[in-house]
Amino acid sequence: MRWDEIGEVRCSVARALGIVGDRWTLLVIRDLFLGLRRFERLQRSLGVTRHLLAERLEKLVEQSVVERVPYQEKPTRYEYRLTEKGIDLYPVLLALVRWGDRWEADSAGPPVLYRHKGCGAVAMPTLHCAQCGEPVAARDMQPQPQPGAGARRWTDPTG
Amino acid sequence: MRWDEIGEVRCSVARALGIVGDRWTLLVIRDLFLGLRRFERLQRSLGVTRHLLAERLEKLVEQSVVERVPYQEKPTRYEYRLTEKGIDLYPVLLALVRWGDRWEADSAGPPVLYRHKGCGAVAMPTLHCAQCGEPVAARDMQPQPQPGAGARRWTDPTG
DNA sequence: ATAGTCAATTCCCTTTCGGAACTCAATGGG
DNA sequence: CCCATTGAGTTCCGAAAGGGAATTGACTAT
Repeated sequence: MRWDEIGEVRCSVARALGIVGDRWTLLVIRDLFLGLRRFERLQRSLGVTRHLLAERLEKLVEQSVVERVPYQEKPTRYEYRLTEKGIDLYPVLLALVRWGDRWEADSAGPPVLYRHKGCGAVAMPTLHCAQCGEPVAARDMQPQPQPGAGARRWTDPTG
Repeated sequence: MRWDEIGEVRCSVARALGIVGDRWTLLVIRDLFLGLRRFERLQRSLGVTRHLLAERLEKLVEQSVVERVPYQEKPTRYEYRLTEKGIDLYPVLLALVRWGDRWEADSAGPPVLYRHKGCGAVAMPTLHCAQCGEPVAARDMQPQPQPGAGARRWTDPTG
């Protein structure tokens, strides 16, 4: 199977990665979350080639993750902004931050801390059951393949 | 900047992606979470080339995300299992599932549902503040760069 | 003896990446 | 006017990575 067919698989992880799973793409999105919007700034921040950045942005625009909006005329210049679909990637980014903080931080500790505006706490958000509110880990969840999902046997990999 | 230098950047997203940000890698990890452990099965499930699978697994073993354990002798055969570091990627996978379910599901709905063993609820876990327990979205969190983080100005991209 | 299993590895050709230079429209300074 | 600069790309080319298929090697089952 080629990578460009990955979005056709009936699996939400595969489909999500078909859109944001290319190299650099999630870093572009990280920078957009950090408030960078212009091509030039993104390119300098990431150090990626202009060519690749242009291509990634174009794909994200096609997929409605990002929108390209003019911010001046004569000459018309465009900037890139996250759409609602793009903003909804926040949990993905935050999950990566959490993992990177835990397993790859250097001795100086995490480079960025996160403060919850609601209560003021400085701590990474964690996954909780939407129903009962308890924190959940991998072993607490039981996946249930639906009809037509190409039924795969489930063996608990965490046990 | 080349992709293979991305892990050296002082950013947890970049470091995480340096390890699991290659094409196919998170799909390999998805399959490991689904209980697949053997090379042959992974290859058939993913449809990726054997060459690439071998390479990705080797890198994951190097990074201690996966361990290669013998499951028989004569001839010695190995299988691949998630380590604690690997299992800790669950929130990343789940965040991708949630996003894929929401934005890329077809008319038949999500291919897999998740049941919380604790309370029996069938629902995707969501991000909550670890302190106060309230659900959080992108706009609820304020990132605070720490000293030496290459101070970047923060503009709220969701506003 | 022959076929099959499993985990790779090798070959070869195509696609993608990385680095640098170039384009185009407009603006600012001398 | 002439020249340099800015911003957002585009073009070009050699290098690296990916994909498809066949092969290897150590066994096991029939």
